[in-house]
Amino acid sequence: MTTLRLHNTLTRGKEDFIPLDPAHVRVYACGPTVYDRIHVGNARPIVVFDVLVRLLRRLYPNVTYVRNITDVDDKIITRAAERGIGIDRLCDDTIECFHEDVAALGALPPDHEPRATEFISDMIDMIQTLIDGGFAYAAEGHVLFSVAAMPAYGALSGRSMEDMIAGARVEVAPYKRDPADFVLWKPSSPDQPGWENPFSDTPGRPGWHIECSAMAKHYLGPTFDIHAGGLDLVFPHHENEIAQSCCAHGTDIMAAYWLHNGYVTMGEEKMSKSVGNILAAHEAIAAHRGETVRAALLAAHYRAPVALSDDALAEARNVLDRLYRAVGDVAVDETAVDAAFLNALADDLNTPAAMARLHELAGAANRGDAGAAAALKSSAAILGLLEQTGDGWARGDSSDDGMSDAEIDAAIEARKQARANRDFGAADRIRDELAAQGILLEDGPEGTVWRRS
RNA sequence: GGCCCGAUGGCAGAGUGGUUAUGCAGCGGUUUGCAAAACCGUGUACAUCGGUUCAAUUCCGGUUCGGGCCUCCA
Repeated sequence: MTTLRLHNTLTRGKEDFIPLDPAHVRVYACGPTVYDRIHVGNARPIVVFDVLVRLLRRLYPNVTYVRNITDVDDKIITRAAERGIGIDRLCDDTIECFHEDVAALGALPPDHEPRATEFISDMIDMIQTLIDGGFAYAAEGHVLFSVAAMPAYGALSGRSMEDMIAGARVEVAPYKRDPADFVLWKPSSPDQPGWENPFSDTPGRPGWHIECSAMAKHYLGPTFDIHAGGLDLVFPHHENEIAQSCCAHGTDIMAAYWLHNGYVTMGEEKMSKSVGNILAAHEAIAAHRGETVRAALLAAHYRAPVALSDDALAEARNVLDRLYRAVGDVAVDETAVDAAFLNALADDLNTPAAMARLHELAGAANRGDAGAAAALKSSAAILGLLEQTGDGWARGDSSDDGMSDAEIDAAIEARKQARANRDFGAADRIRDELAAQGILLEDGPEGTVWRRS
């Protein structure tokens, strides 16, 4: 059987993946905070860890994948107020858009997609457990996690308490015992969402990190196999999740393997909402199609930075054109998945090497190897690519204003007559007219096929 | 200030202690009414300075440059 190797942020090295329970592999990935539509930087973990889960399902009989939605957060409160709409309305609308975007990117739905607000009581119970165990304390209506109570704090991000104190840029709230202590629960004013709680007489709401700990525990248990997210979540989010979960559950680990994807960049810089250099996922999808965006995101190794420039998206389009031409309309056959492809992917999700293998298979298919075409189609499915027919891809979205498929077919038929009469002037005129409409013709031994440019 | 990551040919991007992926672009050819596609062939690379080694792009150290985290962030 193929051995999966994964880079583990905990150890900063590649390790053989050994499931805690081979009969049930459990994966948690941090999902969006739904105050705004996602940008292509947010789309990267969605796509990358979708590939991971597809690969795990290929290798193991039973995989549970949880990706949460965070629908309680100060940014949500702020945004709803700015737009003059209710928080529920903002969250529901944003979630609907999120589902559209990830579907267009070819990401399969997770097995569970819990909303944080459905788990407030779990969070409260967990916070109470932490207080009872001496890992957390109440102060001025807040409940804070005490990092001093956890000697291993900082292991994931590789920073010692001394480092954090030395480099502290955090404004230290006066009620914190230690500058690195972080909020588990905080008070809400009457105009903020709040829940009754045992920590104070007034309503409050959870801090940022506790929702993932509570939802992961509920669906996956106190320990599970893989926890994934963007590189910018290593600290503080994942570090704090580990602290909360391990101290509340009395475990040494929260997840055995921690995976973090690199950034999408604009130029040399990280794409981020605070910098403002963002490309919204739905804009990229509208301009380039979801599958092209997906292919562009998978063109680089997931831990390396990737730039989604116009050039990069154009190249991804080029790649898909080539692969789709080679694959034609062959069907997926799970027994036909290419071994070299699978080995590349199993080596810490080396998608560029896997794509290179797809190109080799495309070459073989173009030389007439029908087995290679089936291997190409079936292997690409694990990347979530080439899921339509070659012709369907070439013809693209016929809802674009322009010529209908019937009009195009009629023009091609007229050109065929002209060519049969060796009236190449008329034939070329028809081809030029179609090209002006964005319709490109390719004459082959099987007749003329067309594609939208 | 503390900590971390990276530097590969015109571009994108893997990988390896010695045979120099893959794609795009370029060049030459086959094919085609022409074109497109496809196929065949072909050139160019491992930031820099030292060290280890029979041998380093690959290992180690310094330097330069770029990026990131330490604050919301995928």
